Amino acid sequence: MPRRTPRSAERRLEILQSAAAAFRRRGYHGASVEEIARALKMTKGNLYYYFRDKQDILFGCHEYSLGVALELLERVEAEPLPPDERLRRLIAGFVHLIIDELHGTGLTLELEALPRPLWQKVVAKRDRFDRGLRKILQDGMDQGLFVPGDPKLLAFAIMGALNWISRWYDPRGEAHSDDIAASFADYLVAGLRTG
Amino acid sequence: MPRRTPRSAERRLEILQSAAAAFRRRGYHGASVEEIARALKMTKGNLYYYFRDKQDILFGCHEYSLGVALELLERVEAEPLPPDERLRRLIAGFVHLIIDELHGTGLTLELEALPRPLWQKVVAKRDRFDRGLRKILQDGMDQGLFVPGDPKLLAFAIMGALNWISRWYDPRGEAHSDDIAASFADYLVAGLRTG
DNA sequence: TACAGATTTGAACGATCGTTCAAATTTGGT
DNA sequence: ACCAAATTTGAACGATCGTTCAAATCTGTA
Repeated sequence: MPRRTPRSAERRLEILQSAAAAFRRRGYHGASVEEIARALKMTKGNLYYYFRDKQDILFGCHEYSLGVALELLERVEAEPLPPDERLRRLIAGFVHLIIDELHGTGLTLELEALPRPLWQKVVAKRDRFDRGLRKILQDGMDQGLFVPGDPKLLAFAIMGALNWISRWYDPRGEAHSDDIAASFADYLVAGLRTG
Repeated sequence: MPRRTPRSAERRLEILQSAAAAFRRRGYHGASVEEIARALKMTKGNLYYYFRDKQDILFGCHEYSLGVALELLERVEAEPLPPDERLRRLIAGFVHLIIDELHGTGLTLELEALPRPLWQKVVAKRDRFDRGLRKILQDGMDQGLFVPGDPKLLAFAIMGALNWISRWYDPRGEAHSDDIAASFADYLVAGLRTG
């Protein structure tokens, strides 16, 4: 019975972090439960005290990263700002989220490995984020700030540019998360602006 | 001894296509050699007549998709066009390449599963494409067509938006490849333009 | 210190998978 | 129709992996 003590909840988070890193590097099926455990100096049998099975760990990773992403979205939605400034903060915030909070893991983990019920929960949460982003785009178009276009396609383009960061970002590299956030926000908002 | 007859070369390509689809859906380690074979009504043992091992199949997938991508790049570079029009054609061409030629598989397949020597070959080819894209961006900035910025970061943003198509594109969906190509080219070039 | 519950261990299991290979079958040219 | 080469089969292997679990150990508290 985990999650009773505070220590246990911390341990769960550590496991999710180790798993997210392993899944990102090797893919869900390529990462072994043992290597997730070894990175924390645990044994693999021990992980089953905190999670039912490997799928449950993947589900936990998705829930966690989508959770912080939705928090960011809600924070941005709460501020009284015009759509262009909203979008800029969402993009910059998402860059920081991927790099500084999720340590390189974005919303890129595999979904197909999850059984239907868990898959649906994750997809529903992801769709909430997508709809939030599309709404900002639509509002900008309605107010004449953004050039007309298909918000769905544009949201995909933005999410692709952002999530792709997981594939090339190297914490030892030269690019600092502030620079990336500013560059991406500039570029991806500028492409929408009217005259 | 494969590849002697024309039939054999075709078979090799069919295997690469089936494998690319399987790798995209399930990931390299999640896709089994048997399911790659079954989609072609072959037995898994038979694949080993055409490829040394599973890694060799993944390598073949990378070589093929990077090959057509580099062909596109060279075609675009050969035309006497200003950088903005060059970029537009490269982006639109890449969308068509992912959707129509690679059937949904972009440059998204896993690299980490490859042994060092093969990995280096693939990375070298990928870098050639990246450098080509960055050069177009740099030329545009030098000519005052594009706003100044870090070509490396901007190239990552563009490649992310494009490769992410593999994750959401559904051939049964509403979005046609022409629409996507036009939207993406418009958006991603507009973000660079000066006044 | 003693005890109950929380946590960890380590070995064992069944299943899946990549790979091999000798034998069988098919193919195309003469 | 015959033959040599090309291709396919199907069974078998060893290795890896996810999962289970009874026993051992640790932790906080009375």
